[in-house]
Amino acid sequence: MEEHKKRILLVEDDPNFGTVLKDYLMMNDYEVTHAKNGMEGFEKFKKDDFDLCILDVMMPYKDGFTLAKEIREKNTDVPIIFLTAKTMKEDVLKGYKVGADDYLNKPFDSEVLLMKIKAIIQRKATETISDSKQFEFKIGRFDLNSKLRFLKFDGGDPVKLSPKENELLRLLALHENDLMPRELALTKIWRDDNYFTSRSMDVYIAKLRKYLKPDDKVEILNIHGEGFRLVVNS
Amino acid sequence: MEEHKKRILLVEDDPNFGTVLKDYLMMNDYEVTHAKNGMEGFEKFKKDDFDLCILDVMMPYKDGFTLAKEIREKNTDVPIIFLTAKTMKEDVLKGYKVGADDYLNKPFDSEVLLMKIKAIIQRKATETISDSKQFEFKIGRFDLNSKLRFLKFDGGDPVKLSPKENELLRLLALHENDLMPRELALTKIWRDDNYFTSRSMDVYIAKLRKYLKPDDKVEILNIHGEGFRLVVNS
DNA sequence: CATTTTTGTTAATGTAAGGTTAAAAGACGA
DNA sequence: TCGTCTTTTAACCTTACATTAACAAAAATG
Repeated sequence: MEEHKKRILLVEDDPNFGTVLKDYLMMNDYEVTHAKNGMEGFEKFKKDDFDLCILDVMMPYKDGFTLAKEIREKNTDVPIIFLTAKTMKEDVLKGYKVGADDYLNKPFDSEVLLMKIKAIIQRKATETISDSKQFEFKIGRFDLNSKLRFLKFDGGDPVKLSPKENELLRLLALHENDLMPRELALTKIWRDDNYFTSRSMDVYIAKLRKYLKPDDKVEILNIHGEGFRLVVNS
Repeated sequence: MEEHKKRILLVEDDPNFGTVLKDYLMMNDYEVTHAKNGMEGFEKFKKDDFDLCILDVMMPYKDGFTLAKEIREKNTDVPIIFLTAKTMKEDVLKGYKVGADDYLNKPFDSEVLLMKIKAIIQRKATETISDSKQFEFKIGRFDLNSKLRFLKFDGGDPVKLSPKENELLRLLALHENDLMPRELALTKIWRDDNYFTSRSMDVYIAKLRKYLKPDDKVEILNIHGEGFRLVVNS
């Protein structure tokens, strides 16, 4: 049934603890890549596809949060678990802001970690058959390449999109002709849903509308109180 | 923006702690139903739709796990967070087995709880993939798309519906040719049944009748003192 | 039949959400 | 540190919505 072992990227600077944890996870049928610091962690992340990242927060050179941010830029979906020192509540909150899926206070119980890993991986598996793979869209007479972040009209000169512009347009494109709930964009892109992020999103909608003006068959409609809808009229 | 506040079922037997927590959550813009034990919790769960359940593990009459199992039988999707006593690792593991989404050791930090709630609710939101079936209705020569909130006559130009118009028409459509009790609409849509909401509903019925005028085979009949009936004559 | 209750309908009002532009604040590399 | 790009916040305006009031018409009540 199971095609391949789940791959975990473990970034932990303490060599003893790291090795023990790695062995423990491998004993439990995970394929583990162990990086000794944030730098190395990011290098390894770029080289491979992982099903889960476990990041220590406190590390020399590059801490877990910075690493998480870099990882998130490459991949918005991969689950991240932070290992934080006990009592460091700030770390926990900061972790969630960066888009963590969970955290564990050190020292933690290994069985609990295992449960969390299982729960998270299973959860992600049921989530939309990774829309993460889709980066190129045809939107009316436009071509959106959301990996390189540009938008071309009629194959002409590409317009550069900022990260947020890009992600928002991509989300809209993924839901073409359908509702793209406000909440979805806010939680996925802004990672927070409040008055200000919501207004910020409206600003970006205005920007996108400007970009899309050249093709009058393409428009972004609002569904009051729900979200937006990218429609391509024929 | 406010689509509607997220609803939380809080089941906690300690009256002091429960009340404080409830108030805290309400201050943070959640709608909270507080049950004092497992029994009551299940009763309340059956009566309403919740976006999240927070269950204390240790409770008289019916503990959190048993309650969670019952809830899972009714609803496989609603997120559950357990509140467990510190150090009770067994509880944590058991919780995950019952299908918990997360747990918190008591005493916990309220901000952390808030983050977890946010994270879990938004996670569920992204999982919920649109099953368009539930949202599309044929009413005589009309097509109602209650997800995108529009009503089309003979495939012509769609008329936009407001949220209340939409929900009301959808409820009527779900009961096509049958009685749609006043009380049902008021409790489901207005979440309150009093003179004013009732009058408000009448106003919406008038609006819907206007929209439906183009097809003289479609009408909304009143059943005095009972409710309304959407009929499609052949 | 007179009276009360419920419903039909239109219009007015107040509030919230969204559209848009510009300025302020952050982020980041040179 | 400066300049540039990006994002957020502010401001102002428009539109969308829901509620309430007001008055008319049916339906029930007795």
